[in-house]
This record gives sequence, structure tokens and C-alpha cells, in this order.
Amino acid sequence: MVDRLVLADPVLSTLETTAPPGSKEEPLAEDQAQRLLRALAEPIRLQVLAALQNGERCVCDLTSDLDLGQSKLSFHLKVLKEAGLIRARQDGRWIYYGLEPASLLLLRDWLGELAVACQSPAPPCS
Amino acid sequence: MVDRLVLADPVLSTLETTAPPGSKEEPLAEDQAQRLLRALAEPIRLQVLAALQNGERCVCDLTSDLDLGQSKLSFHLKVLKEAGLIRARQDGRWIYYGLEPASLLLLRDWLGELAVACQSPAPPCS
DNA sequence: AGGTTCAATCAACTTTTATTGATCTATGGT
DNA sequence: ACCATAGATCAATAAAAGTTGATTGAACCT
Repeated sequence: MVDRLVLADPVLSTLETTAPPGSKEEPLAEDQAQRLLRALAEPIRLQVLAALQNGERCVCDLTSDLDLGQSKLSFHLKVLKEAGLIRARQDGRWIYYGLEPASLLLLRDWLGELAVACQSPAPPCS
Repeated sequence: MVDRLVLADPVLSTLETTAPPGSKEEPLAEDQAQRLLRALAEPIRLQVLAALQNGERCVCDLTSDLDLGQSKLSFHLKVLKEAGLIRARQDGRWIYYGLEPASLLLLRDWLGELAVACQSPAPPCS
């Protein structure tokens, strides 16, 4: 009676911890959604995403772009990477980070369902 | 060169701190988006939202629905309310909480733009 | 080999969030 | 008035996240 919305999907929860957003189109498990939400809910990390919107950057670029200590930035990059929001690619001495836009779309859709589930059927929300 | 995406909107950032999701259709300021993200990034609070999907419930209902201490639940309800995700309505001795679905939709749209801003124009993301 | 730079990681510390139990206020019933 | 219940709030504690500086390892260059 209460579980119209699929907040958790036990079937999909066997993704690797440091997983990319998943093979393709699976609807996103709750814990993955939460990791994405947590990762996004931090100003520095949003700045990082913004800084990556025009393409890949290495850590050294980002430290000066955002005026952050290397260690601090590294911490936040790790959170973003573990959430599946960015990916890393090594080229020689540098490591280039780039966006993983699919995960944002998945989260957006997940939120959409969360929103829709209310307004739609049975007992109205107001 | 880096600011294609409007992550922050200084014009709109004068919303009250404990603001409802805004008058109507404004695109959501970054700090408001962040408050929403933070509020959502917590398992108990997602459970609360799920429990409210079939309509309003009073706190006493929720404590038994979710098997939570009153104080704990109250804390999370406050976070959700301050984020604008739910609203409270008093009826006699009870306080009924209900969803505020508009805020979820705003956040979803905000995420959509964040996602789109990457893939689209200029220098591609890969 | 030795030196240098990029970036991850670790340990100590600070700050923020969450939990618990107690108290306080408001409402309603008797 | 008194008592009971609903729920917010507060103070103390616990736990989680973020910061800082130092260390480490890999890749490159002489």
C-alpha cells in the first residue's frame, strides 16, 4: 500500500562500488541515486563539474582553475568519481578528468519518477 | 570561457532561507538546488518521502510507518521542510505533512540542464 | 642513477550532521 | 483545573564529511 514508488531496486544493487553509471539504461538503484545526490550536494564539487563542462582537464589545471589545494581537490574528485559523475584517464604524467553525463541523466530521470509518483494516481497529494 | 552553465544565479539568490520552492517557475538558484540535494541524500528522508506518496500523514503515523523515534523523525522532517520538499498543516492536535512535488520537478529540471550543458555545444566532453 | 613534477593517499584535526533522551508548548478531553 | 497526547526544540554525544600538511609512488627528464 505504500510501495508504489521503487525507491530501492534490490536486483540492481550488485553494482561495483566504484562503478561507472551502469551498463546502459537501468533505472538506477536507490543507493546509487543517493551516492549521486551526496556527491552533488557540495559547492566545490559543483564547481568541479562546471569546470569540466568544456572538456577534460588534468588535476593541475583544476587546482588553478578553482584555486584549491591539490589534496583537497583530489578528495572531491574521488567522491565524484566514485559516484560515477566523472571519469579519469591517464596520459603520461597527467590524469585527465572528464564528465560522465549519463549519470546525471539517470539521476534526473530518477527524480522525475519520484516527483511523478506523487501527483499521479490514487489519493492525491493535497 | 568556463561559464556556459549557470550554476549560480546571483539575481535569484535573495530567497528567504526557509523558503518554499519559490513563487512559481523560476529556474532554481544554486543554493536552493543544493539544499534540495542535501535533503534528498539521506536514506531516512527518502523513506519519509516515499511514505508521503499516497497522501498526507501526521507525525504519529510516520513514526510507526517507519519505526523511528519521534525526535529523530522530527529532525528529518525539519530538514525536508526547510528544503521545500514537504509542507506541514496543522489540524487540531496533529500536524500533517505532505509532499511539495513542485520542488522535485524544479530540481529535476536543474539537473537536466546540468546534464545537457555538457554534451551539447562547443568543445565536446570527451 | 638522481632530480622533478603530478597526483593519490594517509593521519591528525576541524566542522558538519545525525542520534538520543529530556524538556517544553499547545491542543483536547475529562 | 488537571491530565494525556502530539510534536517541536534543546543539550549532550556520536558519527560522518571535509580540511590540512606530509608522505608516497609513478612518470618523465637530464
